[in-house]
Amino acid sequence: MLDAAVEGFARYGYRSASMDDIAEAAGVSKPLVYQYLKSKDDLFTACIRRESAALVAAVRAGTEDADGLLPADRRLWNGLCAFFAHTAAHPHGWAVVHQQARTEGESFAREAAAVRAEIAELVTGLLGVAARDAGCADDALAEREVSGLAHALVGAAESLADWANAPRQEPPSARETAATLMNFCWAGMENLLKGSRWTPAP
Amino acid sequence: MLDAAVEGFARYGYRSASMDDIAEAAGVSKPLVYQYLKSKDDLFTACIRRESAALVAAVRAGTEDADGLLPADRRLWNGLCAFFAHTAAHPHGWAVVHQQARTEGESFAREAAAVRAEIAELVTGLLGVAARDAGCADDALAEREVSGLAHALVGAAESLADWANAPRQEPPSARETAATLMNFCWAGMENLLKGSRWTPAP
Amino acid sequence: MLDAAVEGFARYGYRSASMDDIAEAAGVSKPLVYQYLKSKDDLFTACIRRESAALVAAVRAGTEDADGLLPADRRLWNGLCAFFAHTAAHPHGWAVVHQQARTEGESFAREAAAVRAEIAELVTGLLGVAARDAGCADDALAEREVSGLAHALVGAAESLADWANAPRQEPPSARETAATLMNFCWAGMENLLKGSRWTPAP
Amino acid sequence: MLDAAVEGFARYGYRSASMDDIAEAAGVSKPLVYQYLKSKDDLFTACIRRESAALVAAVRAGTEDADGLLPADRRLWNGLCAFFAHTAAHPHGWAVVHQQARTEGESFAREAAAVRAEIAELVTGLLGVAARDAGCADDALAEREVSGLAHALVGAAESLADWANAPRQEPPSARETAATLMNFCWAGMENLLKGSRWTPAP
DNA sequence: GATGAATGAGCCTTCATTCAT
DNA sequence: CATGAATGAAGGCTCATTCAT
Repeated sequence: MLDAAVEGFARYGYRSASMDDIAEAAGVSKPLVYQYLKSKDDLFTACIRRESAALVAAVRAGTEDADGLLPADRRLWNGLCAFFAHTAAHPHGWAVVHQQARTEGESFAREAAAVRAEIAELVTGLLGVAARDAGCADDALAEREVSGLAHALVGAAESLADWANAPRQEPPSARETAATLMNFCWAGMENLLKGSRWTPAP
Repeated sequence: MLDAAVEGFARYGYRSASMDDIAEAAGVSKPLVYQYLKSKDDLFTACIRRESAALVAAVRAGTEDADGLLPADRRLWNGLCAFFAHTAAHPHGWAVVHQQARTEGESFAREAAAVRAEIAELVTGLLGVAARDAGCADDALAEREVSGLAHALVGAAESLADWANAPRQEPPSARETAATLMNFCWAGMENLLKGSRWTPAP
Repeated sequence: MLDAAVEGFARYGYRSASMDDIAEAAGVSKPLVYQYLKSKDDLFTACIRRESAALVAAVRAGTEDADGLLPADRRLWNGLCAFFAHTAAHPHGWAVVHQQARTEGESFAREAAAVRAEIAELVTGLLGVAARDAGCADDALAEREVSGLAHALVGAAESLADWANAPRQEPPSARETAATLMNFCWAGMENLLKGSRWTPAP
Repeated sequence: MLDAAVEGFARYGYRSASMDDIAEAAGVSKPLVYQYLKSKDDLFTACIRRESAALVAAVRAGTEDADGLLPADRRLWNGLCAFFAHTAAHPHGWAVVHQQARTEGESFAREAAAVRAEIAELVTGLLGVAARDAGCADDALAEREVSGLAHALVGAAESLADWANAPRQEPPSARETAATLMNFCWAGMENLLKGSRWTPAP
């Protein structure tokens, strides 16, 4: 039943998707929907939660390093691959979390922001690992700057997910997309960890 | 009058913002709104157009290089400064273009996509300049990869705009945010132009 | 200006014809309309009155017999010719009086009923003349029956007016239509004046 | 529920009758009306159809002659009795079909015209029977003239229906009204079938 | 005097939500 | 338990009507 709701919300938005249509698409009757979830609000929240959890779980699984053997960039790349693979496989869920949840009221937006924060924290953690591996001082980067970098990375990834999912003859694979993003950002990350910064030409 | 509409749409979304509320917020009566713009659709489109144009104009002005003296990275940084300054100064307009327009119907989404494409093209142009300045072969980067990089950059910028606008004690200045983003991405760009790539560790 | 109003009301009905459209069709601005006639109600009433008066005048002129020389049937025929000629020449006015005025509220309907009554009275008068000419007793026909006959004649005439105005290759002339109606009704009238009645076969 | 709609439309016209009022008069809520009939248009059409069908059925039943024993004038009289009885019993339905349907838009007018045509055809058929019974040649009357006579009869009947329904101390019975109409028209019909015509006095 | 600009009121329609079955 | 039937509340849009210019 949530599947139908997710598809409906993704396709038409929270307001434009009607409970009638969702119930019909789910093949059940409207009062049944209200028995499981008290209101449209709750239904939407449930959708967001389910899709968020699935996405975060996929990315987390991708970045995992059970044996402690992988370098940070490899783990980041794995996580990105998982991210792009998941968003490609679940476009409706991705649309709900990434687009719809952010546009309809504070409370939903908070849910979406939490996802972002969670993924950003994953990235932050990996940067910390990279820093340790590179032997940097813990305070080479200000906390705020790390936060900014993480958000930049997340945003770039989100944008590339949409770009990769756009209809095309040969859509790029998750690994290609992830490689593009690593090329885009990793050199800068390494530079920063080494203390080398870009500054505007004089 | 558009101001009120932009604020309403930004705050509540296209569907949830009611014409009554918009008119009241504008200090006029509903029929007057309909005299200027024939329908809610048209009103929303007008909002998108106005805010899009303002944003694109700001960024374009930032990247301009009348005397042909500036290096590409400086121009990009200027553009980013302009972008972050504009989104910080017009958060509602930014929300309309970046969030609302993309979630309610194909036709609005096309308007929003056009903005993205326009900015991505600006960035692409700057990459071309950078490539020329660095004496690279024209085909050092595949067209698709350039497109991906541009979208990654735009996405990172969008994400940082939201991040920078989030309520905080000392919000970062546009220049700080732009510097963070340059640090994030410019090293990778330069590497790519030099033919150096990131590849997953074996 | 009334012309435009009559056409508008005839074409779209009292409610559906908008003051904007009428004013535009008349080539003047709306406030000017309100200066001449205080409200839409008054405008409609004015239309009804003008068209009614024209129609009644035409028919009355037709039935007139200045020299007292014409027999009643001839005068009736003349009146019918005038009637069909007028309705054919002023279809919009006819539509306003005959159709629109009767469908929108009591007060307008009364105006329309007055026209009917006036014409019915004309007919009644002619029947009286015919009776006198035929040497009948004044009370050969009950008053109520005369009224019924007059309304039947008026209704038949109204119906034939619509029938004659319907789009056709060779629309019948007013004289043909009038002849059809005389054939239809005059024999019965004469019979009645002579005291001969139709009765259901046993 | 249609009853309330018919009454509302009859009293105020299609445009002026509001769905709120109709729903309230029906003792139900507005959305319920929309569950049964998709729009005001459809509701009005349904009213027209129902009332038309009832009227036509009543008249057709009246003119029927199962055993083939009745003369044409008797059948016509029976039909007229049925007609006047029905219009007297269902004044609102009669108003909808006869007045309102003809004044609001082509599509409704077509429905009303179809009813008229159907009744006119009934009458035409009876004239044919009368002609056969009287031993007339089939072409004694031109087709157009027959059509005109039928419309005249229908119009006279419609007019008398309104006349008979007008508020009065002793309203005439359907049989009286039908007799008045037969007196009005049948002698002329017979004359025409015999080839005798009214012509304007020289 | 004539008009562009403005509005209060109302109508058709829809939707999230709940009972009675 | 699951559902068809029903509704209160609102939203987009239009129109007759009036001022300030």
